[in-house]
Amino acid sequence: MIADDLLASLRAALAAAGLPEPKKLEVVPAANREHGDFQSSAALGLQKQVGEKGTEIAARIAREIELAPPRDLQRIEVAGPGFLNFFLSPTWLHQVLTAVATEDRGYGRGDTYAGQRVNLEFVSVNPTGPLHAGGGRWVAVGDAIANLLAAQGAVVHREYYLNDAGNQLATFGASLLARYAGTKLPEDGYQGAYLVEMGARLRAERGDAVTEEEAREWGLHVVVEQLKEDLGRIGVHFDTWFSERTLHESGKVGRVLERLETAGLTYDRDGATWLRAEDLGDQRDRVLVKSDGATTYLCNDLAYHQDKIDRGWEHLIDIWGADHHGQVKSVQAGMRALGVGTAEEPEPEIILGQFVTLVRDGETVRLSKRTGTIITLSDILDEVDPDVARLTFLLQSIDTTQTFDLDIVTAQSMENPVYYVQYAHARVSSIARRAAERGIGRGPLEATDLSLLVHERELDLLRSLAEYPEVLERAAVMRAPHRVATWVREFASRFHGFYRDCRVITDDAALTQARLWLNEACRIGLSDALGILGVSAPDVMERIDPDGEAGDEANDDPGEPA
RNA sequence: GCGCUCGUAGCUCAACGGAUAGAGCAUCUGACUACGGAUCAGAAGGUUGGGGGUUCGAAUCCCUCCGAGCGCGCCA
Repeated sequence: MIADDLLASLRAALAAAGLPEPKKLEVVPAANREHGDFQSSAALGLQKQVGEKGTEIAARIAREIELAPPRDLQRIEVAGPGFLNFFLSPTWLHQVLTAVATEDRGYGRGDTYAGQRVNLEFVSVNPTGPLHAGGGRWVAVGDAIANLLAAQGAVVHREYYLNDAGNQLATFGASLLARYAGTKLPEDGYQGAYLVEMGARLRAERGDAVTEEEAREWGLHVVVEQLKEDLGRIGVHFDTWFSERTLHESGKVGRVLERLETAGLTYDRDGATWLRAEDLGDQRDRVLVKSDGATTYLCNDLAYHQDKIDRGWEHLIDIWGADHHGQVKSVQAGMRALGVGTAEEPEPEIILGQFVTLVRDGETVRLSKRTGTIITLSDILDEVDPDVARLTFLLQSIDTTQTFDLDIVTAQSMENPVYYVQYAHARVSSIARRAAERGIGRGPLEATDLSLLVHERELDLLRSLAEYPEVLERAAVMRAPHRVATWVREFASRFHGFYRDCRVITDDAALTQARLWLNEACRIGLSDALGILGVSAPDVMERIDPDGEAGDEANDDPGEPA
C-alpha cells in the first residue's frame, strides 16, 4: 500500500540526509485534511539525538524526499513543531478502489496470525440457569474477536467450557429438587423463578419419584439446551462444548497433578496439596487438592487448559468477566508450571471484560441468579432483533463498564446506530437495483475511468476504505472489536453524505460507471465490517412510518436460529 | 487494609504519546416534485475528576489525592 511506499521513501531520505532512524518510524493517515493525506513525526523524535530543531530536521528530510519522490506525491510540507505532511494526488485512492474490488481473499484481510491455531473460549457461564442479558456482551464480543482473528489468517476454534461438575451444579440440583418437591430451598440455594417453572416441568415429565441426581441431570440437560437456543438466536455457534466431567473421567486432572508433583512444584501443608504459584508470578501459593481429597477449581482448570494444548491448539485465549481478574495469575502460573507459556507471553491469554449495568426506568437492575431478579438475553431478544443487541454490545470498549439502558435499546431503538449503518447498506443495494432496472450494468473495472472520482465525498469514502485493513489489524491485535464498530459508523456517515451530494446514476455514462464501482466498493466495506461484527447487512429495510416508530423487522435477515 | 480496572460535552461513548480532544442522543437553525428523509448541512456544548512530574508534545506514561466498580476462600 501507499503508506509502505511513503515509509520506504522516508527511510531512504533519512539515510541520504545522514540522519539516524528514530525509535518509532512511521507514516500514518493525517488526522486533518489540512495536514495532507499522510503525516510523520519522524523529525520530532530525532531532535535530542541530532541536536537540531524539529523544523530543521524535517526540512532536511523533506529536501531528500523531493529529490526522489515516491509515486503519487504532489508535495511535502513541514508544519508545526516539525511534522512532515504528505500531500498525494487522488490517484492513490483510485488504486484503493481497485484493491477493494479485486482482492481475492477479501479486502482488508491480513496475515498477522497466518496459520496460527487459536482456541477462543468465551461465555462459559455455569449451566445453572439462563444466560443473563449482561452475558450477551461476551457472546457478541467473543464472536467478533473470533472473526477478527480469522480475518488475520488464524484458525479459530470457538469453545464453551461447561462446568458440569462441582458444587455449583450440586447446589443447582438440590435447589431444583426442592422446587420440584415444594420443600424449603437449601442454604445458598438458587432462588430464581425459572427453577420454580423447571420444578413443575420436571414433575410433569418425570412423575413424582425423582431423585436428586435425576433432577440435577435433567436440569443440566434442559439448561444447556436453553443456552444453545439462546446463543443460536443471536447467531453464535460453538465448535466445542467441553464437559468438565470428562476431565475427571479421563484421568486428565490426575495426570496434570502428577506432572506438577513430579516436577517438584507442589508441597503438602495442612493435609492439602499446594502449587508453588508465587514463584511463577502469582500473589501467593494456591491449593490444588483440598484436605478432603477433592481437587480445586484451579486444578481442574489447569487440566482443562492442558487438554486444549493436547488437542493441538497453539494459542489459548479466554474471555473472562472482570470479577475473575484475581484468578488470572493463578492459571497462568499453573500453566507455566506445566511448561506452557512464558513470563513475557503467558498462556492462556486472558481478556478481561468489564461488567454490564442494566438500567430500566432510570434505575440500575441488579443481576443475580440467586435472588431471582434476572433479565435474560432471551428477554432482550424478545424485544429487539439480534443485530440491535449485538451492535449495542460492540459499540464500546470492553475496558469500561457498559450501561445497557433497556428502555433506550428496546423502546427507542431508533437511537441504536445499527439502523444508521444498515440503512447505508440498503441504500447501496438500492442504487445497484435501480441501475440494473435501467439496464445499466457495471462494465469491466479496467475500462472504468476512476480518475473521474474527485469529489471530496468520493475521496472521503476511499480514504476510509484505505484505512480499513489497518483498522481490522489493530482491532485484532488489541482484541478490540469496538474499533470496527467505530469505523463502520464513520464509513456509513460518509456514505450518507456522498449519497446526498453525488448522484450515481446520471446521463454521464463514464461518471456513472466510476460511481457504480465506488458504490460496489462501499457495499464490500459495509458488508465486510458488519460481517466481522456479526451484524446482518440487509439489502432492503422496511420504511419507517410517519410517527417515527421503527418497523418490527429492520431487515430481511434477522439472524437464523441454529 | 492490599490488589486489579475505570473517571472525557447535559446523557451514552470514541480518540497507535502527536497538531484545534471527536461522534451519536438530547437542544436550537436550516434542506425533500427523492438512485428509499431511518438522510444531509450548520449552531451550541470541555480546565479530559483535582494537583504535581516525565517530554519537543500527555486524555494517554509516572507519583499523589478524590470518586466508582470488582477481587482478595482448602468456593466454583
